[in-house]
Amino acid sequence: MLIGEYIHTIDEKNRVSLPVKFRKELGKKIIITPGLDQCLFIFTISQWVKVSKKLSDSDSDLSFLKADKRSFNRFMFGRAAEVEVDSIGRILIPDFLKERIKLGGKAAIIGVEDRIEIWNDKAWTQYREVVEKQVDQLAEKLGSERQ
Amino acid sequence: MLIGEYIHTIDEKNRVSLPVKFRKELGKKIIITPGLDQCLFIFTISQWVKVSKKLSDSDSDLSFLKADKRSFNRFMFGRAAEVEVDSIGRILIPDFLKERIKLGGKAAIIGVEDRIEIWNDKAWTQYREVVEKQVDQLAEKLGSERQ
DNA sequence: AATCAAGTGGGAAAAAGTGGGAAACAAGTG
DNA sequence: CACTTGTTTCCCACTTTTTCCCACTTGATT
Repeated sequence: MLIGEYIHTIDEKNRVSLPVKFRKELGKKIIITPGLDQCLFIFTISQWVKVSKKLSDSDSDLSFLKADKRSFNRFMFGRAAEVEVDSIGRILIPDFLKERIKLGGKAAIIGVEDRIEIWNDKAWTQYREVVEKQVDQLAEKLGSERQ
Repeated sequence: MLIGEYIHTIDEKNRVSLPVKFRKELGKKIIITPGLDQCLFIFTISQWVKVSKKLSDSDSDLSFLKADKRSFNRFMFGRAAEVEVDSIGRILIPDFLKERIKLGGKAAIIGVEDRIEIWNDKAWTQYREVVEKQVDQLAEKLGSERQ
């Protein structure tokens, strides 16, 4: 299972070290795609196969209109890239994906169960803070309902 | 069952000794996550598997299509860490979790039935005092109602 | 007082992450 | 076609962090 948060440098050649804890599970080749909420998704090949099958299966429970689905799939497939992990565990972020999420000097690399996400580190901090407030509020709400 | 309160030092390398009484039950690897009320939760691996299955409710694969699911999973998995217990019973608190609960020189380690909690020792003292006052008030209230 | 167990601290070795040079490759140009 | 220019890939080396191991301290026990 992919869990945890790491802040790594993205260097002048667009390279980023994958955290050691992720390397074994990810293997030597990965799929990197634009993600939702201003981040990139990284899947293992096998996970990608699963995901893409579900996305392209017209009988799936995706209640998308066809046109929407086409657009979404173009977004997911058309801008996906297969990337090799180099001998010391780094990957190369394609330019068009880097620009999409405005990757700068530091990237946040997040394990989310069966995928990894890459964020601009500041965007991640912001996002996290917003979500954490929501979680606190939710917890408080639940707490007050109980009394 | 995990019970009791211990105050241990967190050293310059972010290490904390697990109380001997907890070690056997926790095993060699644990999962540490942000908890509620400014503390960290520590689970055994098997406990974590149970908890995470319940919370992430199994649809998987395409769960990233739903916004609230994404934020929840990022919070749940992205801020968890698998940690090894070293040969003399210490664990390493990841930086991002240490900062989250403002862990300083001393940590309170609390056994709570099937998990452990880690608190900033002062935060723990405060929290406990508040709860104890409530208990006193509750007791008084109960007492006066009887008369 | 000696012994033992639990907790704490710190040095040295190993691993992880980062940066950059040179070879290989590709593309454009006279 | 040879040459220049620019990009990509591969590899090496440096720095920082993490891990491993040993030793000290404290307090309880005999």
